[in-house]
Amino acid sequence: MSTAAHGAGEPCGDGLRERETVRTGGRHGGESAASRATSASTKDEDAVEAPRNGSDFAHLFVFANEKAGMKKVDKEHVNQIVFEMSKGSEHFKEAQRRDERTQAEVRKLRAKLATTLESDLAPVRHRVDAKVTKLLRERDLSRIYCVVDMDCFFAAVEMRDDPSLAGKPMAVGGLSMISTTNYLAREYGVRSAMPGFIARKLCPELVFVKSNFDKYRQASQEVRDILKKYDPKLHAGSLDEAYMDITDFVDVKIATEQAGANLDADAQTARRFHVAERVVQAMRDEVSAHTRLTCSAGIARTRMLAKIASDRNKPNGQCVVPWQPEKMLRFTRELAIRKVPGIGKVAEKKLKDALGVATVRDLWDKRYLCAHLLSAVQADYLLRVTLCCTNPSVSSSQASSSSAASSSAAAVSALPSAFGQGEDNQRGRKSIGMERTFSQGASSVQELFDTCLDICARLSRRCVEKQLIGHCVTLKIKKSSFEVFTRQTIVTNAVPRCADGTDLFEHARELLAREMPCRLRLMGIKVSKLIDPSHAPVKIVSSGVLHAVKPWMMRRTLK
DNA sequence: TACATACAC
DNA sequence: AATGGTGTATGTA
Repeated sequence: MSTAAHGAGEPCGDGLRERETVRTGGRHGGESAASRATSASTKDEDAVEAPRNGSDFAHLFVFANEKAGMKKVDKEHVNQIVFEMSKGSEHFKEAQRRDERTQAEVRKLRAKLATTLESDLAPVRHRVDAKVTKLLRERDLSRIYCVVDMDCFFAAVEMRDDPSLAGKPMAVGGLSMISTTNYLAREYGVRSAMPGFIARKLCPELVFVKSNFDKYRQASQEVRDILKKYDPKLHAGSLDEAYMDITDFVDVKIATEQAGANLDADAQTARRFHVAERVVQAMRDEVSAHTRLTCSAGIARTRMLAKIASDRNKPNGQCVVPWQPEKMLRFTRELAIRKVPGIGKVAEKKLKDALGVATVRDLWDKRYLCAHLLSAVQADYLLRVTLCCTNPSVSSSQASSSSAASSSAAAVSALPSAFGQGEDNQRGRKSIGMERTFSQGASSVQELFDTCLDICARLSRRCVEKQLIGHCVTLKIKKSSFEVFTRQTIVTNAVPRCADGTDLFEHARELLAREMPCRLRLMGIKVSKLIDPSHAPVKIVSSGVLHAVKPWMMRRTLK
């Protein structure tokens, strides 16, 4: 393990040099044409307006990001179409406003950086170095993880069940939003999270299929049943993903198959990895034989690396991250930071534009600056990433759902156990909510309260089914301008206590009334601060016919 | 505690 | 014409 510490490299240059690097750091160092073009405040400071094209705005869209099967797409063309179809829309304007806010954050970070002195970094160095030592000492590489990710899951299920789709570019979803596409569609730049009407522009012959979640759940369960044989405690991150610890399976296989030669630690690990590779291949073969769906997998000594590797040889492939600490580290350091779970487009932009950090190697080289400029939680997480210390510290061997991703110290350690292990087990859940986008126009006061009641009723039914009640009610609204607000309140008696949602609606109505009048495109209700329902049994009140909003409910509307 | 953001799938 | 739904975590005030 100590080799890893050395493999990690020497602390790089001093703070001043780092600062210089940032300032002169290539094209990410300067304000982009897009930022100038969209920033009212700085507009007239520019004598020349840079020419604008779709690519200048690509960063506004999540789906502009690299995705499996899209290597050879003509990005310029895609960006241009997306831009043409989007510009001027309310959605686009909101995206620009958000972007402007992150630019402001970047400027703040740069300003802080500019006033950072060598003397500021000295104590940081000490702290970080100590932390590195501690992390490496505690690092647990004793397990072998595997992340299985179904290929184009929803699209694959639909194609399996409808042979007429073969050979055609197709998307699951509708004209407003696409949830998945097959690889043929990806060649046109059409992918998940892209609105369907833009996708159709990119690929006029694109076939749309409505989503059938029941089918996907069923298929997902079939896959899971197979995977469980390899890790009974597997952790289903979502319908199309599973986090597994295959150590035990591999060790049993080795014990039964191979004579127990006396091997040193490294040779043993090498053998385990070798077996793991075959085991995972067999497992994937079994999945495709039984479900006619293919999947890809990643194998590594950390969950995070297994997750990243699962994407590498898509579709229908697998990737092993070398087990040798130095090689593992090299793999890690070469990663673009955007590949790191938890670093999305905003964090990527901040790190790149403010600190000149583009890869995990940069993250390591500038770890002192990160520790100085970023929040403690984020700096800690990033440091762990650079050292491959993202495994849960005290085994208990439970994955924490989405938290291979968010995995700050808190998330990496213990979280809920049984997740996806049955309907009834809701332990560990923090909130439950429901939201709905209405296709424009629903804006009369009456309609909005009707909608609110309806959402409350449906949500309450789910809560009652799952035996969930809580003390915090949150109203979420998205205006026609795509701006989002939330309003919340703590209630003394946990809700909902009846399946028709009337008590939940009492509170939601109050929150909504305060925001009236307004034009909305989305409304959502969430119940959080959940409590153990056994302390306050939920009385199931038969809901009967949902009644319309009565005039008395509108009491407070006109203020 | 309230709210806004970011992120994942 | 037209840009989702569900849940978690974090930062800030």
